[in-house]
Amino acid sequence: MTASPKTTISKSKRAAAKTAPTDYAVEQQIGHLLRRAHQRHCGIFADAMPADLTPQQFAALAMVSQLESVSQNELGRRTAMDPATIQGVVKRLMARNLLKSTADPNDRRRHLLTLAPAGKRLMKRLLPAAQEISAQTLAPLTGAERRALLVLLSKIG
Amino acid sequence: MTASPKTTISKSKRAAAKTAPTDYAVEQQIGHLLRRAHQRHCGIFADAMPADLTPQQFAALAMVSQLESVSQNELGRRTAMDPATIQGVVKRLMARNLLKSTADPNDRRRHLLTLAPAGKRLMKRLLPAAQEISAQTLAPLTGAERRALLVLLSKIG
DNA sequence: ACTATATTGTTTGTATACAAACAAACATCC
DNA sequence: GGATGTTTGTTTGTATACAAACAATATAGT
Repeated sequence: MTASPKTTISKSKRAAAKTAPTDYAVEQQIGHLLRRAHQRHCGIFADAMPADLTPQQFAALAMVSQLESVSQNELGRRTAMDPATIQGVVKRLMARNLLKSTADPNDRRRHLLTLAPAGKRLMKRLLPAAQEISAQTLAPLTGAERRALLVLLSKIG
Repeated sequence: MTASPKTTISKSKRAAAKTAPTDYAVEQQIGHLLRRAHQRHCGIFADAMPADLTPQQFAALAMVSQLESVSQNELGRRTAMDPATIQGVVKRLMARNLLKSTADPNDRRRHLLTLAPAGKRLMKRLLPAAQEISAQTLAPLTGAERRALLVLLSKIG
């Protein structure tokens, strides 16, 4: 495997024309594709969400709704936000009276978060929009492709 | 399709047990999966990148390297960053002498961005790490799955 | 009981992301 | 040539994201 450079050259014909020695196209890297897809989703979300909520704020509300009652840090873990980040999200949701916080009797460090009445009403109202947003994000794909994508993303999450 | 509720009940047995009327699980929505996958990628990037560069800074450098010379706004378009965002990224890369900016003779508004010598050297040195990062991000998948994921993400980008 | 460790929530500082509004420089079109 | 509109780059303000360091509280181990 040392000599015989017969027709083996055609492989990287125009590959390294102007780019670096190795062919590394940023636009085709997994990181860039993930970032772009996520950006598109956020754009769809901003357009289709009636209330003035960010995707993260909505996720936090939806998770509290599912769990009935959670501590702030656990809410962060469930929604993939670190303590410093979830802190701000919760603060803004409480300022809007969508979340309520009560002291945990068993642990003086924790506040238990619950949906405030306005939060409950809002979530009920927003569910259809949320489903529409997911559908719209996946709209370019066929049914089989959508299922495949969700599975693949779960594996690398 | 009106009566005959024989065994048709089993479908949403425990689905709407505590959650809202419709079953909407945040963790399985496309937006959340995209966000989580992107977060994991950024974590891998931070660990495996020798230089102190963010993924966006690296993408900008790599794109300038590919194009030889670009305006700031076009660099932003190519790397999917809006004008306000690319502005800060470029500013920081110039402060580190990785990018160089020269006035465009044909358009007094534009600055043409080029890799500074240190930027060229750095990019050459970092290419293997960048490839390792992409590989590591896709590590949980088989070869076929990796190709499929890249295609699917391209479609919804 | 008491020390070592872990967890909860906060603060600070840096870096995206993007809407909105802006001045300066081009481009078009009538 | 001049009004109209567009493009380039900037600034301001808000919202993630996360590292790092911190005080208060719990829990474990011995």
